[in-house]
Amino acid sequence: MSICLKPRWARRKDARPQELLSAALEIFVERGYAATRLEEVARKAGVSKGTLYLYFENKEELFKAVVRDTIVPNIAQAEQLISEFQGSTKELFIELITHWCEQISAPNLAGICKLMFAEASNFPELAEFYYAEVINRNELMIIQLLERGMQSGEFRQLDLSVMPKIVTAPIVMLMLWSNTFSCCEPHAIVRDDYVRSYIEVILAGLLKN
Amino acid sequence: MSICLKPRWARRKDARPQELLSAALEIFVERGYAATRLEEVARKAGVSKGTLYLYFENKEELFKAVVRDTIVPNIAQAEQLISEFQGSTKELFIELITHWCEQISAPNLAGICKLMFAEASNFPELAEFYYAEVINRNELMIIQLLERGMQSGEFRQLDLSVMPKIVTAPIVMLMLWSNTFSCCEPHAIVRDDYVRSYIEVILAGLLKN
Amino acid sequence: MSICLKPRWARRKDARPQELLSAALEIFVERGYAATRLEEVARKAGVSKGTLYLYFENKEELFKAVVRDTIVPNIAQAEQLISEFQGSTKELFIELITHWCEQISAPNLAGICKLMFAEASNFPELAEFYYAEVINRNELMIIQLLERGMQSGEFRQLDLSVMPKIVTAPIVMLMLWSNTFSCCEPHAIVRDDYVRSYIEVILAGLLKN
Amino acid sequence: MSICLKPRWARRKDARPQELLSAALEIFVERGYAATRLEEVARKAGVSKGTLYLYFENKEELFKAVVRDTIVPNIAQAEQLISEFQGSTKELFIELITHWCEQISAPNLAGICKLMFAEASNFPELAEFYYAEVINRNELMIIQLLERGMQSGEFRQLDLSVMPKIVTAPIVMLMLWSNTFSCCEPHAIVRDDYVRSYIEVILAGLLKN
DNA sequence: GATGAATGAGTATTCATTCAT
DNA sequence: GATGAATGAATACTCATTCAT
Repeated sequence: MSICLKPRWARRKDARPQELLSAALEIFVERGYAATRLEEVARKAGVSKGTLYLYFENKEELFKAVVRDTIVPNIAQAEQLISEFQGSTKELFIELITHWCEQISAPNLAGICKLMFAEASNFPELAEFYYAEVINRNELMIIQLLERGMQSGEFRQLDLSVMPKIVTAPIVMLMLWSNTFSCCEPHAIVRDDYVRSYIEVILAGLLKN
Repeated sequence: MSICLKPRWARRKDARPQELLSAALEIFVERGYAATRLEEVARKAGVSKGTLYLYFENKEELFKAVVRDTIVPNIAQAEQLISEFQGSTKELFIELITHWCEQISAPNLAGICKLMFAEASNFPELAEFYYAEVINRNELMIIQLLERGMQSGEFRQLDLSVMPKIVTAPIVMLMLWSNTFSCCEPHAIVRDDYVRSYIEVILAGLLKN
Repeated sequence: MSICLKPRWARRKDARPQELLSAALEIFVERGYAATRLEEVARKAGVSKGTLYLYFENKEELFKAVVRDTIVPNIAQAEQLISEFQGSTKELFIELITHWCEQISAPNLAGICKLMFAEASNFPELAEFYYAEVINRNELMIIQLLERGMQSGEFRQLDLSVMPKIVTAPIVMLMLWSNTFSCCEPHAIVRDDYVRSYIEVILAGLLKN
Repeated sequence: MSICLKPRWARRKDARPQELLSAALEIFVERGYAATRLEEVARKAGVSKGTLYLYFENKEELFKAVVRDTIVPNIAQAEQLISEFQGSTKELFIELITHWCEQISAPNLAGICKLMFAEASNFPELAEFYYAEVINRNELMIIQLLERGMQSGEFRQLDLSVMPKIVTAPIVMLMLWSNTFSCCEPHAIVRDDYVRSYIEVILAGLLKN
């Protein structure tokens, strides 16, 4: 039984950055980087403008922290699924997509994704980071998956230089969608229908015959 | 042999709006709305800051004009292809995608697409417009295509509430990609490979068997 | 029977400055100097912006021209009335005020007066001019009038260092009023009533007994 | 003995708006609304441009605040003098004018008066406010005074639709004068002489016989 | 640690003025 | 003479950042 020795305000202090990051994430996603006012972030987090600067050097660093902080805990999870999975590649594919789409439901990942697409050209360094840590790792995973399927004879012959992007696209679009045009649509996308149809069609496209 | 009676600056005047829109498109796409400085737009178009205001009331109107101006001429083209096409739906699909991807090669459409995803939440009115005129019309086209395929017995049974987005996603991602992370990648996407693989896999997924 | 030898456009050319001055006067009075846009002046006069500069060096010179041009023709008129008048000073006073108030009815003089009060501190040179040519000459006239009345025994003893302003004030206010708060008032001032009461009371105040 | 617990900048904060209003009043009166640069106002108040915007939403609101702030504390004062006064109406008149002219000596009221005459047509809403709160109330007071005099038999029969403006005019002109042409004059107006002569002549004009 | 008043660099926008036609 | 497209200096206003308390 562990005892927390810190007084409450000290614990609060530790928690502060996370509250700030959450508030910032939400507003960055909604407004974009440039249109985000730090005062609004501070207000949403329930602190004063100055307090932000106790934790983040400036707006850009806050932005980077938001991106890194949201991504990092989600990166490593799926990778081992692939390496450890025992069943057919078809089952693995279903497992993987399902897992991914559950993650997405938390608005964070989808929000960051949209944010990165919008701001990549303004933050090349961050774009590199995001590309390396998220996009590239994701594609490598998909490549592993596809290779596994081809070697087992389940999948047809596939061009691995482009297939990861093609296969991934519908899921990425689903993430982008919720933060952009969803409000324009008469009927919201039913996520489960979307995922089911996606799996069905893509699998049919990947499998031999 | 026609003689142009207009003085040079009058000819200039006719061309100006288009020059400004081109310059603006490029910078809006690169930087996003908020980070775009009108002075830079003006400089790129080879005019002074004030000249912009002779043609566009303000930054927001310039932005809207850029979007409308790029979209409108491209809207109506593919719709009749579908209604008039005689061959199999499979052939129609190939035709349609090929046509679309040729359009994309002009950086305009892809740029606007990226721009709209980035700024939709800041310009709801424009987002509505883009949704209605581009996204929705596109989806309706795809729905027509899929229905045609299902009725002819070529395509399997498909959930039309989600399939358009799924089928469209890889092409949209291709558009977004060129304006975001393409610079991070070791090897540029080979467009033809991408499209060929896309058609191959998606068609295999849509067709019966 | 005089024949005009000038072609019409030449006559028009001569007339142009007057049209410009009229347009400018009206807008200067309504908006004030700074808020007056030369484009609006030009439009009101039915010419292009550039044309203004053919006749007036710049905005300030236009303003000065408006003031001088409106004032000059009205200055010299009343002065000789005083020197030539034969009747009682009381009658002269009535004559003078009546004459003045008729002049005012043309909106020009009243407009300029309001304009000068508003802009005097921004155009010291013009203020000097207006003071010397209008205000001072007016006061000198009033002084003559009052002296005449005192010498003839009609008027009581009066302090000539302040009486001109006091006596003049209600008429000046009448001029200012029509260009400022008249629109706020439930009932417009009936000019004749105003003048009649003014003459009655002021005369009663000036005359002996 | 009270102790001020506020930190210095907090005390500053309380005083700021008043400092800014004073600085603004002075410059607005001198230059007019449009020609007033907010940076100059800020400099005169010893703060930076941005600070202005902590206290006033924009230039127009600052202007309105200046007007309201200067007027409001001065409105209600004289009204009760009339209702409570016991002596003759002649004495009341003298009392009232004297009181008014003392108020004027503070440059504020005179400045605002001049400002309102100059800018009324640009700020209709503010003109309404000024008309209702200052001009109209003043006239109603004068009307009360004149009625009192007529009822007591001291004053002659007077046309109350115009007399307030006529009676008031010399005092209003005195206010306007100090902010416009006073610098052009060889001899400054001696205020006491002006007021004495004014009272003498106007009273003689109002009283019977 | 936290605050929020103050700052001033940066941008959108206006408008007097110029000048090629 | 007349035009109106183009210019760019000038100014209102915003907002990231600082720092005294």
